[in-house]
This record gives sequence, C-alpha cells and structure tokens, in this order.
Amino acid sequence: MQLNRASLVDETVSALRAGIAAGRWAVGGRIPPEPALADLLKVSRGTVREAVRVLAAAGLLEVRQGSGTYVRSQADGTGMVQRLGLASLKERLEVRCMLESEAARLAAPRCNPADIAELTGLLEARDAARPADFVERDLAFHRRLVALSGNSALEALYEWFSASVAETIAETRKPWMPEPDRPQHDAIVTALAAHDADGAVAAVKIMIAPLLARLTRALEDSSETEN
Amino acid sequence: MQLNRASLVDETVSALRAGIAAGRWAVGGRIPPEPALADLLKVSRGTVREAVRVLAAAGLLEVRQGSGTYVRSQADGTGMVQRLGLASLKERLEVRCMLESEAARLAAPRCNPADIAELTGLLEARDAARPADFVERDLAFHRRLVALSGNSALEALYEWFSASVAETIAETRKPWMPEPDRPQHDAIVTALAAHDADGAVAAVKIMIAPLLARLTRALEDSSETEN
DNA sequence: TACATCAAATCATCCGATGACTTGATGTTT
DNA sequence: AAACATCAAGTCATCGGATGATTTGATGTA
Repeated sequence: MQLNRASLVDETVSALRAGIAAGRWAVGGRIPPEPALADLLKVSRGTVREAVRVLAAAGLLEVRQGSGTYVRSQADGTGMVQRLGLASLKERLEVRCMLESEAARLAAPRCNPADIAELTGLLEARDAARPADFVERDLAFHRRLVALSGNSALEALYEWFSASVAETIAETRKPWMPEPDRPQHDAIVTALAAHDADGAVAAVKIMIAPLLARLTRALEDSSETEN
Repeated sequence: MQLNRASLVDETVSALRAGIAAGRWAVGGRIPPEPALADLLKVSRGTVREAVRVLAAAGLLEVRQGSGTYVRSQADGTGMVQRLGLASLKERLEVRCMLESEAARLAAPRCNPADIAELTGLLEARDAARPADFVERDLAFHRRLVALSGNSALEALYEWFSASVAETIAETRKPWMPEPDRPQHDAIVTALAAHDADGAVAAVKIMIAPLLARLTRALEDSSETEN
C-alpha cells in the first residue's frame, strides 16, 4: 500500500515540463503530435490531452488546432502559483501592500479629474454600504486605484493577492483586522489629485501598516498555524 | 466566419470558474460529479475532465478519486498567469523593477555581514565571467538579493518576471539593453551593508531606470510589435 | 463497541470514431 | 509568371462507451 501515488496525468505533466525546461523542444517550436506523445509516454491520448491542457493554461504551451502544439515559453507560471499558495499570510499581505503602493506611484502622474471623481464616488459608496457589502465596496475602491496604474500585470497580481489574503482571513475566522477609516483613504485620493507620487505611496503605506503590524503581532501570539 | 471561437473546454473552464467565484459551491464543498457536470453543461465527460484538471492545477479545485471534486479556494491563479503572459514587456519589466527594489527594502534591515560577503562574491564572479555566462551570473546576484528579503512569495514572483523578461528580450533579438555596471551594483550592496533601506531602494531604481527608459524609447520608435 | 465486509459513488484511464481547422501542394485562370 | 481556387494530409476537438481504482458510508458480526 503506497500513499500519494502520482496520477498518470501528473507524471505526464512533469515529463513534458521537464522536456520544455531542458530545451528538448525549442521555444517557438512544435512538440510531437498527441498520438506520438501518447505512444512515447505509454499513456492514452486523453491523458496526454489533459497534461497538455494544464501546461497550456500555465502558459508554457500554445495549442493551435489543425497545426500543432507549440512551446510558448520556458517560464513556469504554475510553479509560481504553487509557491505563492504556500507563502504565509504575512508574506502575501506584504506583497499586496507593495503592489498597491507602487500602483499608487504609477497612478499619480496619470490621474485626471474624472478618475479622482470616480474614486471619491467609490468611497462614498463604501461609507453608505451595509456591513455585509462593506468588504466588497472597499475592495472596489482599491481595485480601481490599482487599475489606474495602467499596468495590467500589476492589476492581475493585485487581484490575486487581495483575493488570497481576504480568503485566508475569512477562513481563519479572524475578523479582527482593523478597518482603515475614511480619512486615510481620502489622503490617498488627495495625493493622487495633486499628482504627488511620493505622497500617494506614503498614504497607502500609512493605511496598510497597521494591518501588517496587527497581523505580525497575532502571529507572534499564536506562534505558528499560519498560511 | 468568426475568429477566435473559444473551445468548449475553455467555455467549461469559464463556467466552472464563474460558479466558484460566485460562491455557487462553497469553499471546502463539493462540486457535482463529472457526469452531472457534463450533462449540465451539455458537453462530454472528457471535456469536463480537461476543464477540471486546469482548475485543479490553478489551485481552485482539488480532485479526490473515489470521493469527489472539492472547491479549495476562490483565488484564481491561472487567470493571473494568463493575464501576466499577455502583459507587455514594458509592464513586466516595470513590475520586475518594483519587486526588486522592494525586496531590497525588506532585505536592508535583515542583512548580516555574511550576506554582504556573499553578494560581493557574486559580483566578483560576475565580473570574471565570459560573455556567454555573464547574464547567468548577473541573474544569480539579483536572485540572491531578492532571496535576502525573506519573503518567498516575492522570490517566486521575481523568478517568474525575470525569466519572462529575459526570454522576451532574447527572442526579440534585441541585445542592446545597456548592462548596468559594477559601481551601480556596488551601490546597492553598500546601502544594504549600512542597513539603509531607502538608499538600497534608490540604488536599485537608479540601476534599472536606464533599462526602462531605453525600452520605452525603443517601443516608441517601433510603434508597436511588443510583448 | 469494535471490527470486518460489502456495495455504491466517484474519479482514472483507455479506446475508437468523427468533426473541425490549418497548411502546404496542386492545378487553373488571368 | 502571378494570383487564385481547390484539395488532401496532418493535427487538434469532441464525443461516447467501457473498465479499473479508490473512497466512503452502510451493513453485519463478534
């Protein structure tokens, strides 16, 4: 009796990933057709398809119907996501804070009055929200702020980290995080309106620092059981 | 004739992801069995399996043979990687710069003499490298620097972005990027040795700024054809 | 109560068949 | 010769069915 026996699909994924990482198939080049891979790896074509689909979702492969399956990149996004998931809550919150403050820096020179008005509107909505909606409304403001940076990679990362952090906090049933108040949010908007990049960065950090400090303290109290 | 018709698997992935994001199936709960999903979405079971496999690889689902498929998380890693891959080179380089400078900020207070010695050693090796090895040695220094931040999430992200940026530059055959010189690297190490967080951040930005500026100018010249 | 056994539910894997799409070759027309 | 239409081969997309492996809760027994 053995535990955790890897599935055939997982092994196929590993084999293909290894081949790609080793440069067995050049970036931009084509990997063998599905039937050939199935024969080579001694698995069925369906198993190969599932493995290829995983690697395509990870960005390593690109499947073109009628043409073949091509190596798109050697940068392994799946590995990154995996490691990200294993990171502790504190680390994830740290990164989220960093992303948001840098987003503010990029957004400051690009903000126009309409953007400022929109952010202010989101803050109004946040204040008017019932407790059940508050977190969602709050997130909407931060999302918009990050979007104003104009950097879509930054936006995608922020999305993931904020969701991940919110989820972990929710599932650990620790609703004790201090909610940043309205003046702190206003300080960010004010700095953005003045195109004051450093001021915006500082405002964001001032807002998030208490959260991080509270979390660090909580972790010291409970010693471990993180993630 | 329509272009880019999404495949059934992609649509199935979207449908499942939407259901998860909407909380249709609770985190920790079970989604319907494969045959039921196939019937519900009007696709074959094989199509459902490929979609589930993608979401499992992304960390949203967890498949347990004999038991069922469970919702593990609502934080979508695959979507993030996808959007990251679509981001332009400039955006990715921007993010990489931000990650490295913030890593320096976190590393500054934690650096001990041994770390400084190691970084210096890596710089020596970098100088001594033949042109073929130079990029690799250079990357080793930066990797070590980020690792000193003590934040594994940051480390994973930096890994991905640096690989992605290097890959894009290599494939566009544009070896014209100005290589930051030794004094600029030394400035970082010096700031770290003095536990000067702001100084380290500034040193990193001074080092990378020319790269970013050069890239921006190149993009303006060639108008488009980015990524 | 504790344990062994069993059956149902569910996922894992394979196989074969048919359709859709891409691509390069071929042949025709201008 | 160049441009265009047609065609066939290669490749992925999707389906349906069949069988095995694993988990899990029910059942029966000591």
